[in-house]
Amino acid sequence: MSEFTPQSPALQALAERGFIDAMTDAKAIDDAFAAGMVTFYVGYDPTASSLHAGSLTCIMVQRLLQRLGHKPVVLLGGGTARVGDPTGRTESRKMLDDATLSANVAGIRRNFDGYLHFDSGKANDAVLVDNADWLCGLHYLEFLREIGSHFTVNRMIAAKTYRDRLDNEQPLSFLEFNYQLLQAYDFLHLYRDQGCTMQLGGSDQWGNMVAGTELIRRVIEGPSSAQALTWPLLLTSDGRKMGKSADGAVWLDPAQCSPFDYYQYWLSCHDDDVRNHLLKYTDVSVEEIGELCKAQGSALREVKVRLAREATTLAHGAEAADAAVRASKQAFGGGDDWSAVPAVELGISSIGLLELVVDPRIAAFKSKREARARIEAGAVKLDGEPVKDLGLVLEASAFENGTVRLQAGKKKRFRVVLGS
RNA sequence: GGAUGGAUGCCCGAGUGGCUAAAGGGAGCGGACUGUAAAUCCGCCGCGUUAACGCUACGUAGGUUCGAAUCCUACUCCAUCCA
Repeated sequence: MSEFTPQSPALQALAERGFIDAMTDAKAIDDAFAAGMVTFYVGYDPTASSLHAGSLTCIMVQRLLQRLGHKPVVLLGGGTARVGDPTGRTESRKMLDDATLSANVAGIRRNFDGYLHFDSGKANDAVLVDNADWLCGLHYLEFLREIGSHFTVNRMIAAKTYRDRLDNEQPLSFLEFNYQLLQAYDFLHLYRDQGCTMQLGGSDQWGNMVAGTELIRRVIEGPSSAQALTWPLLLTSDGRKMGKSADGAVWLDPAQCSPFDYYQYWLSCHDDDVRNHLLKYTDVSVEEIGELCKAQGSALREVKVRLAREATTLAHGAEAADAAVRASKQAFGGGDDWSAVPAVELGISSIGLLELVVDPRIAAFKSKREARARIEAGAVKLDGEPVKDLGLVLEASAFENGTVRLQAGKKKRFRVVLGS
């Protein structure tokens, strides 16, 4: 593969932006992309009601390929989530109940709105499927006969995923052991049902993905062209997983992570991640990214603004992104116009400073004990003024419109609205 | 089934009867510096209180003791070895 130079725009783009780790057959993949529209899929786990920034790599790959004329299939693992992927895990994942799963599937569908087109009438419109639709109706004996006969346990337990568990004498339930078969079956199903010939995913999925291509090769009469391509799973340069902030996951759902906070997440990334993030999480051309990243020192801040604006636009739209840019400049640049900073409406007309800062809607600090220490250290400002009086009580009448600008620590900014 | 070792705070890891809310490191948080970056320095880092006070905490459940993370008993899980 090292000698290989992609000819197709799609594979070139993936390579340029750092989306390639391993491929089943680079030449075949390149040829397929060059020959016309390729239908490809990426699987997502519906373990929460929204995806977070950690899934963004998957989404952006799908977006990139769709923009180049290929057809994305978004596979939600509503069925496999009932089994649990043991990949990279030392213990069993807890199972989710049916009601939660279907709610999650609905929530995740909305995450894709800004990234893929589903109903535009074009041939390469994205398709969203839930493997619960075909897995839940499987008949055990038929499945064993049609699919199970193509797998050997010898081969399966050699896979790293399972090997690790067995080597460590960690329990591996039969249920989990079946995960690979189900994922392979997904690919086969999509191959037959959607003409889907390619599966993409993070490098940790390699084993499961190859299982799919092999299954197809055995089951399909004649030459089949099922391929798999993975991208490297990368941590941010300070070793964190993508999509995690100090407060937890950076959700794509604006109700769970405001556009302002989303923007802040990207803006405050590490210098060394800027280039990589621009390549992977924005539509900015490779050439322009090259230009932008010539910036040195504090000029890099403007590049981060660009990155954060682009990323926020994709997730929440241009309007929300612009508002986030404005709000950030005001809130962090010392301005008074915080109108775009997220507001927290308390619904009461007076509150103690300690209670305020610990309120779950603000959660600037974990406990009153900690809040006290931080306030005494000068971490809290109201309307720009440091406040160290632990006993301070805020009254709605003391502020214009009952609204006060709260800064807590380096990153947290709120407009607190008092009044009932 | 048998033998031995182990289970400590977000993670790693000291600690073998009181001075231990528990060394040290990492992560995290706050402050200074700065570019809302990195590095560095200072501080915090179980919860609640005005407090040197109270509560909760060292796998689980009991017990011994004035007093236990530290001793005893049972149980659970893990590691290594034997069958």
